[in-house]
Amino acid sequence: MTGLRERQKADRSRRILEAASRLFRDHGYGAIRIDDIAQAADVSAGTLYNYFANKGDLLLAIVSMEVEEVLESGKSVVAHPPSDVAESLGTLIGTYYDHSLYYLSKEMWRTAMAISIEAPGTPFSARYTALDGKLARQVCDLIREMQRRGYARIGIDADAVGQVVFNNLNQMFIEYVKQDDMPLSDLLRATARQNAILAEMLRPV
Amino acid sequence: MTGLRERQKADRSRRILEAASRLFRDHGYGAIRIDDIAQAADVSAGTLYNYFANKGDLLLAIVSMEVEEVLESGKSVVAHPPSDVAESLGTLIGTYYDHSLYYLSKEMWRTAMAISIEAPGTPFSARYTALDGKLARQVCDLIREMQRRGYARIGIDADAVGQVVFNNLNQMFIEYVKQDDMPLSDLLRATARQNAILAEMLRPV
DNA sequence: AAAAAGAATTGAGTTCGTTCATTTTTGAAG
DNA sequence: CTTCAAAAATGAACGAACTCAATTCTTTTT
Repeated sequence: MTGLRERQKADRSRRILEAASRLFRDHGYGAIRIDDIAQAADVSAGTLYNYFANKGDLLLAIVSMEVEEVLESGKSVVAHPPSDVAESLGTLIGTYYDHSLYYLSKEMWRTAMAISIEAPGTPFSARYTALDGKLARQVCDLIREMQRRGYARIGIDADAVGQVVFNNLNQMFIEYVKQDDMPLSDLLRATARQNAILAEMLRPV
Repeated sequence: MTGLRERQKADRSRRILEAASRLFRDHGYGAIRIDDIAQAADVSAGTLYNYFANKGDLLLAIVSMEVEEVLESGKSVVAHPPSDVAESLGTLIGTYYDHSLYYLSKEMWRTAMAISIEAPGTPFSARYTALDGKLARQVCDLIREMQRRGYARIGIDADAVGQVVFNNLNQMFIEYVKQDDMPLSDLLRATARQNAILAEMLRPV
C-alpha cells in the first residue's frame, strides 16, 4: 500500500503542485516555464508530464483545489440562509467571490477559465468543469432551501432560476478578472443589482 | 488614397483572412500552422505579423466579422418584436445561435472565447469584447422596446434584466461549444426554459 | 540473492509561434 | 530619371512547450 514507489509519487506530485502554485502566483502563469517548476520541484521537465497532461492542466489542478474550498464554505450558507432572498444570494455569492482571489491571481483565473473552455478534455479540466457544475447546483440548492423554509415563493422552477443566477455570476466574474484594475466592490455592486430583480420575483407573496 | 501600397495592403489582409478562415474551418485552428496560412495567402510568416498581433488575434478578426453579422440581423428583431415576451427573447436568441455555426466551427468558437478571456488586450480581442458589449446592449434594447410598446411590464430595470439574459445565453453557448456532440436543439430547449421564468416576470399585468 | 519485469525518470530533440536584422519595394523630392 | 527615406516583406534564429528512446529505479519472481 505505502510502498516506496507510492510515497515518492505522492511526494513528487505535491512538490510540483506547491512549486507551481507559488511560482504562478508570484511571477504569473505566463512568465513561468515548465523548467522553472521542474527545477523548483526537483524533478525533470519530462517527469512533470507524467503527473499533468500539460502546463494548463497543472494550473487547473491548482484552481480546482481552490474551487473545492469555495464549494465547502458555500455549504454552510445553504444550511443556514438568511430569510431575505436577496440577502441569501448575496451571502452565497459573496462567499464565492471573497475566496476567489485569496490564493489565485486574476491572471491565473483568466488562464484557468480560458483553458477550461478551450481544452475541456484534460483530466483536471474535466474536474474543474465538474466542480463548476456542483457550484451551479449549490445555488439551486439554496433556492430550493429558501422555498422549503417559506422564504421564497414556491411554484417557481428553482433549477432554472439557480442556473440563471449561476451563469450570471460566472459571466460577471469573467468580466471582473478580465480587467486587472476592476475592484471587487464593482463586481459586488453589479451582481447585487442584477440579483435584486430575481430576488424580487422570488419574494414570497 | 488608393495608391499601390494601400491596395496591396488591403489585398494582403483580405488574402490572409480568407486563407485562415478556410483553413481553420476545414482542418481546425490547432492543426493549422502560421506557415500554412502564410503560404496559402502568398506572404511570408513575418508579414502576417504586420497585419495581426498573433495567431489568436487573427482568429478573433474572423470571429468578429461573424459577430458583426449577428448583431446586424438582431436589429430587425428589435425593430419588429413579437408581442409575447418569451417569443421575443426566443427569436432574438435564436437569431444569435442560428448564425453561430454557419461559418465557424465549435473549435473556433472555443478558441476565440478562450482568447478573449485570456488575452483581452490585442486589437481584435478588444474589438470582439466591444461587440459582445453591443450584443448585450441589444438584448437590453429589445426589453426596453417591449416596455415601450406595452408588451412588457414597465418599472423593471431593463438593463439589469437584459444583462442577465445575455450573460445566461453567453454562458449556455459556452457549454454548447464545449461539448462537440451537443445538438443545437438542446441549447435552445435549455435557454427557453430559463428565459420562460424571466419572461413570466416581465409579462405585463 | 540474483535476475527479470515493468514502472518511472530523464534530457536532448522536435515543433511551432513569434521576433528582428536585413533586404526589397514604394512614393516623394530634386 | 535619380536619389533618398520611409514602409513593408522576408526568413533565419530564438524560446518554450512538449515528446520519446534510452536509462535508472522498484518490485516481483525464481
